[in-house]
Amino acid sequence: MAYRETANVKARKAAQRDHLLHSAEQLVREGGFANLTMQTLAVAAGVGVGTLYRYFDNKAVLAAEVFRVATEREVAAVAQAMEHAGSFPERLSHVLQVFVQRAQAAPRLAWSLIAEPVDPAVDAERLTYRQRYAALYQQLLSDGVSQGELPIQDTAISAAALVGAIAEALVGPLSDPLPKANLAESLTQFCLRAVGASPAQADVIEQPQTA
Amino acid sequence: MAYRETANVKARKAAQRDHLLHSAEQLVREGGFANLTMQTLAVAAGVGVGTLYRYFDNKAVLAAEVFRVATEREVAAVAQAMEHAGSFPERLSHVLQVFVQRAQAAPRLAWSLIAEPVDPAVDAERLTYRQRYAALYQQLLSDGVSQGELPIQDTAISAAALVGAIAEALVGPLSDPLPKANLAESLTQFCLRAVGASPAQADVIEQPQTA
DNA sequence: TGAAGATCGGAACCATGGTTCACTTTTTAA
DNA sequence: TTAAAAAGTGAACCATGGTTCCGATCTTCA
Repeated sequence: MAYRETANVKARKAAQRDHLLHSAEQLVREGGFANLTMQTLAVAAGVGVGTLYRYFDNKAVLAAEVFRVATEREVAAVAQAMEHAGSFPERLSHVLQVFVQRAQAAPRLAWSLIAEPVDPAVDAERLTYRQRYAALYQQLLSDGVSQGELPIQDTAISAAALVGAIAEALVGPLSDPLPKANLAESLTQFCLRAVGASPAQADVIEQPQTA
Repeated sequence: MAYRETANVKARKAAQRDHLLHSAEQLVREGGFANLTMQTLAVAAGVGVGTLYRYFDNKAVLAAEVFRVATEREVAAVAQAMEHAGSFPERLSHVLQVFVQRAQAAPRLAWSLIAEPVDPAVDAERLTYRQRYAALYQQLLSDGVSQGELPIQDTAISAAALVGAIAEALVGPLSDPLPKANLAESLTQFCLRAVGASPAQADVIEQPQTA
């Protein structure tokens, strides 16, 4: 017996894995999942290709994990935004504001997570997360309905439709040219009405100062 | 001079091309664009692989054309449904009914056209057609606004959001298990409210008789 | 019928990018 | 310092599926 895995080694291994995931996400931020190849990742991370396979079984697993880490962050942000206390319109408006702002801050990543054509393994993750989002919105809708703020409706369908509407408004054709300053407001209007909330003013949207 | 392209030959060529496109669409209906390879298409159409290249420059062109033909049909159906005279709610409701019914009649094709991960050339077509749909809906919305049936709104954003909501509700996670008989109605409610139409009963949905 | 022109066929070819593997280097504990 | 064990390396390998090519077959028209 002359070698044992010390805490030191374990930490280094974990750090390396993190480093690889981080490099991979960086590549995706720059050029989408299409830009994430084992060769380019190896170069970007400063390791040999073989090393990648010491940390991830294969490319699909790696890509799926990158997707998961990034999306988990977004879901968490939305979930947190949803905890915001207040009336239904206030809550939904706040969530949308957070979601849109985050997406617009990293549009390429948003596009990759929401709409980029990716390999089936990653796409499967996408389904999972759309369900996660839908579940979050469905909960919000249930709250609204049980508080009498919203009319009775099939919250599963409404939630899915919300997810689609939000996604398309964000990455859809129109968003390409310019960031659309009024997007968050218009989208909020749309969503509030869609689920039958009274269209009262909800939340002041504070624009982050530019320059 | 001993050979000239006769009308006869020209007709045969066109027929062959149609035949190839038709076979290709059949493959897509069965297993999505993933199922459309040059080899399988050659077998399915009963021709050699080389023949395919006599009619289409390369695979991307072929796939894009299949997509175009199929989607054009759907867009036309929606456009026609939109000509339906009546109040805004009647018109939108009628359009949605047509769209949903067609999609549910060929769910796999709908999935391929709306959501399947496909190669970039085809995906570009998708963008185009989403814009086409959005343009149609935007027109409908403008009509509604100018008739005073809808509140003033950014119709470009509303239209994109509608397209997303409809697509997601159709192919989203929830629709997988069962066809959701109430989908068309719930979705119609959602969309009418979203754009600020009065949620009055619009159109009786006639279910096609099953058995 | 025959010569020119065009299509058909499908095995061979090739490009891309993921995966492997024999070898080197590093780490650990005695 | 040394042996055991693991991690790192990257050129070679391989699988998939698109693309090519040339001989065989079919059409046309004088």
